[in-house]
Amino acid sequence: MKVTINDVAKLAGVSMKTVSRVINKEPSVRKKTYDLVMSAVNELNYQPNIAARNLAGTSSFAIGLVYDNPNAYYVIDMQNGVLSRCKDEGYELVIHPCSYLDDNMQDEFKTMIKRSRLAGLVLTPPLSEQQSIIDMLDELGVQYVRLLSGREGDISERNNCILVNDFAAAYEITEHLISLGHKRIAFVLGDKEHKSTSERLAGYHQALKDHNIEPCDDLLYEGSYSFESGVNGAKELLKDGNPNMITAILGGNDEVAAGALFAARLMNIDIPSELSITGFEDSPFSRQTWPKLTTAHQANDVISEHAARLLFSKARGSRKQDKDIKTTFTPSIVIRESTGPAK
Amino acid sequence: MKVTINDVAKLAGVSMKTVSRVINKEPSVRKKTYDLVMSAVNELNYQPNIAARNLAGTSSFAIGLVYDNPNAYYVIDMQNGVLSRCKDEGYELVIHPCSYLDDNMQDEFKTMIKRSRLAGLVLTPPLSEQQSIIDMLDELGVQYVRLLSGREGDISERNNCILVNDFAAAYEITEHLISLGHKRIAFVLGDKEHKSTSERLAGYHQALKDHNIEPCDDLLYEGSYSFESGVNGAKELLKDGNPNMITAILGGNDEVAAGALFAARLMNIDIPSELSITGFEDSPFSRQTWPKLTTAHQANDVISEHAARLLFSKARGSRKQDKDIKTTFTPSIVIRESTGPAK
DNA sequence: TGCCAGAATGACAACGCTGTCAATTATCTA
DNA sequence: TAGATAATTGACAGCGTTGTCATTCTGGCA
Repeated sequence: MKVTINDVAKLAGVSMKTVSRVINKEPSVRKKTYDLVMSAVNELNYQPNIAARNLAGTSSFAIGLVYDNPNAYYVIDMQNGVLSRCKDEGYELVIHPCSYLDDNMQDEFKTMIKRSRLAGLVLTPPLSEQQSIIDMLDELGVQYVRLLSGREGDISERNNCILVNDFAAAYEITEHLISLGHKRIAFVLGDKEHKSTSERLAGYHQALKDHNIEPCDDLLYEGSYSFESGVNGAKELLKDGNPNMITAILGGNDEVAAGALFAARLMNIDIPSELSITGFEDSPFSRQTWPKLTTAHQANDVISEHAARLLFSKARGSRKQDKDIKTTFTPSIVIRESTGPAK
Repeated sequence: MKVTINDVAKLAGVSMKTVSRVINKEPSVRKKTYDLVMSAVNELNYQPNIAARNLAGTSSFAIGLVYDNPNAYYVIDMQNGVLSRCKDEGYELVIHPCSYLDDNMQDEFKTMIKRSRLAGLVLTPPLSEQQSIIDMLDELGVQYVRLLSGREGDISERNNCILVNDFAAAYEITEHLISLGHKRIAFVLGDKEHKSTSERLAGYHQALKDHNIEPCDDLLYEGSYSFESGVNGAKELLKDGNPNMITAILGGNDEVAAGALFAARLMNIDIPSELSITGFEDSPFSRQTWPKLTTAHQANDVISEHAARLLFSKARGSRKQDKDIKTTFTPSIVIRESTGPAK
């Protein structure tokens, strides 16, 4: 019934170890031997047993994806990106959602790592930004790659980081609005614990500055990355008697923007003739709102796939950075119907 | 550094095997011995090595979740439900998205099973409905639990099925619309390969019949479970010159309903005064549309948690069905703002 | 008290693979 | 062509558990 490495070795007329070398793509196996083994592998339809590999080897054949993010679209994209790489490499993916507010999260996390002996971890924001987590992983000697909001050359230890340039994205979005004649541009910010929030804010400020527009704190709403926050933020910013004459709102992400859109509708404000709204990320539902959202496209599946690439390359201990791995991503603006000329 | 079962045994002054018995909750361990071992476990913070357990034991400590569903909310809920159970049981979850249209999906699937020696599988629709998959799993001798659309007593082999009563949900939704005075009720159907589509259609038909309303094929649009399909379906059904006088549309699910809402807006049709729209599932974005959707609440995380429960109980070989496991779920209607009296 | 069934525990060999290091073969140099 | 070096290959011992089966306790009963 079940085919083991020994069966393959016997059929190919080589030692078990040589088969092991072949399936692990180790160097110094003669081409002829390689082919011999491979045909035996195919004939028997041999599948190496992951548990045995994990047990015998120094590192395991599984990596973990750790996230604390309520956004389903984001998580699914992350998973799929990492998964596609895992499949190519013959690894398993252990998913680990967790709440970084939870006190024993860190312990639980540690337990998981010890149990599964993961080859490495992909960390997404905001966990990837937590120093205590990073310290723990360093102490445990676990490989990891961090997905971070930041600009090129931002981080000293950037050789295990994948950066998303939210600064540039926000700059570009803001500039787009300015070019449409907007001057009173509000911003419903995401969770302030997220680095992306401060990066996006910085990009927004820089764009205003470069175009000689005075920033104003009254135009900022400190919210979170949720639909509700978008609703509340927009209501607050647009409420009667607000002297700000807001003509555009940047949503912290697409969900927030969708919430703002929702609030605008409640208040009978027409988009985009009376108010322009923008998002970030270009998640599917930025195309499902009415009108569709102008946003900054961020290919999360591609990004996470590169994170996995980087992790594998590190795990293999390759000195030189693999040329195919891109470590900085800059979202680019997608103009749809939620933005228009300032009234 | 790493604590093994031997360290625990030494500290507790018992054999390795006894420790194994304790951590596996096997019977016939004296209370005193049990406590002794447990305190050693705690003192050393011992974590059994999953790989070794998988290798040595007859079945592994991981289950798989297989899905082919583009709906991120659905998938995340499924994952979280199963995951919460896995955590309690000390199992790992291997996620396996796949496309059931893909030709070599089945092979790939088989490969995964052989590699990981999974203790069992949770199958979601539409894969859970495919006989060829079921046959393969039976042949491979793999435990599985199917999530299926169906009514109580529907399926002979229902001891490894969790049923969602889409018939009842559709009946209730349709009846709600009828009670509001609607008579010309259209239905944008989901993928016809999904059993849920035919079940929902049957529930709709039954409700019409019970209220003496003649069904009419012109009111049906054969679409798929996507936003776009909702848009196209509604456009088609509502287009100028359509003599059907439609006053309400059932969306195949919330996405479809959101699409229909979108289309109505494009056509300047007011919801709900001119047209009522409903969804299924009560996914988060049924609360993010404008107006919010009337839909049928379906707790996918609870459902999938029960699927996992059932799987574990089967894997343990318990004869009698665990009393805590619910195997039939009936979604219940949630009335929001997208439905109103027929004009 | 002595004997015995049954409960509790232990010894030891797998599980299927990889790491280490030794043995063999091929290739190159003078 | 001998000798030396490098490239291949193989033997074997683990990796940390659990399954099997043998052994040692218990407590109950005559």
